[in-house]
Amino acid sequence: MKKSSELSLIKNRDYKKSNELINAKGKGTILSQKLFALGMLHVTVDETHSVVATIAGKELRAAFKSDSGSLYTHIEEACDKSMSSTGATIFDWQILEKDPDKDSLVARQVVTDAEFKDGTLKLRYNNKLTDKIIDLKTNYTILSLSETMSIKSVHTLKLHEILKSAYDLECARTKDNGEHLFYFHNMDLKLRLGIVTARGDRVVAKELAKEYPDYEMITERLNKSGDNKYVEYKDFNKSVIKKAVDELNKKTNLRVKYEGHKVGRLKVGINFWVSKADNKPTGKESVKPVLSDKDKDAILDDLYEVMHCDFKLAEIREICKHADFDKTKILNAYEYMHSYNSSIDIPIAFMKSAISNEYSVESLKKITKVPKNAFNRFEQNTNENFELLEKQLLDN
DNA sequence: ATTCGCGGGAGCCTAACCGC
DNA sequence: GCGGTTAGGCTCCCGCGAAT
Repeated sequence: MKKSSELSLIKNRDYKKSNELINAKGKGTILSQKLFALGMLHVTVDETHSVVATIAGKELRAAFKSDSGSLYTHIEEACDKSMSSTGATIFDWQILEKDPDKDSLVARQVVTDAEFKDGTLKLRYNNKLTDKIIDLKTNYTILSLSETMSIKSVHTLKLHEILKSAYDLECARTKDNGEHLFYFHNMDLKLRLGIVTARGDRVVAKELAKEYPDYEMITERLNKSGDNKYVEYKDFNKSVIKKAVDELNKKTNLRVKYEGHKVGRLKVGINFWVSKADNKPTGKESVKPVLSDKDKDAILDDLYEVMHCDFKLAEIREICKHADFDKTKILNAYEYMHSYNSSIDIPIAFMKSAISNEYSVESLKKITKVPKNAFNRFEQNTNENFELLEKQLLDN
């Protein structure tokens, strides 16, 4: 077992999440997902081989942009097992895992223990999932903490994880960073998003354990039992997919287009075309929008989430003014600063200079071959792993 | 003619928020 | 802490146009 000091591996704004956790069909609230992301910043392993995540109160506050006292009450309630019946606590985060012995799916509770004391939150994760949470070598997706924290809807959060994990994998497999197409059956998506659950239906659980589940059959069964949600495609599209894709395009680095996938006249699934928003300036983007004070505040808030460990709010405001509130420029410079190998005397001066010269991690790579902290970088796997990953990915 | 997608919108219910 | 308001998740209905 590794020592705890080696396990606190994420110091920057990105965190890893195993694709098994991402693609597990199960329920999770927006709070549990965000707490998971934050928890990844300080992780240890205890004597029972369970992962323990520690989150300081001030991190919670900054991350959830809350100044009122209600946040703590909120988190206390979320950690209260006695309230679990309402379906609103972090203990209600469950994933479905393939049980190798029984040829079926078993539900696992992800967080088994939570303690909120002296302003610090401690989460203990199911020790059966330890190898899916820390020390990930393969089959994981790098997610941006700031992106995760800025997302409002749980559907967007899950869809982002699903599409990013699929996209990164496909990019690495094909060595093509362009646009890729992914197809999901409506029922598959609803299950992955946690909108519908298999509940106690053994037939459904057994079907889902198959390599190519018959989603039509599952849909029919859930329609009969009344457990299906958004029965009509248009409602699913309007209330879930459209909203999530809009938010995703607005707040994350992914660019997503989609269309219903027709069989006959019925739209039984969805095709997603996914690409990455590049820093390549296009003609459209070079026309600078006029920012209102509200826009500026929003940018300031977003940047504070990312940069509050290194800068005070006033300093971030100064940097914003220097960069004319160009968020991309500032983030590039910030990444550059974190990847810079030598020590930095005056961070704010360094940032301003980096912004003026439009330095980024890319420009640093040209100088130093191996940047210490690579952002948004998908680690290359061996070919053998790829075959395995591909199989898991294309199980639809 | 029928069936479906789609946009718009109403309505119900619950959770979250806010002022006191 | 309480009560009123607002927001979000979900379902249903309407009218139009397109596909079958």
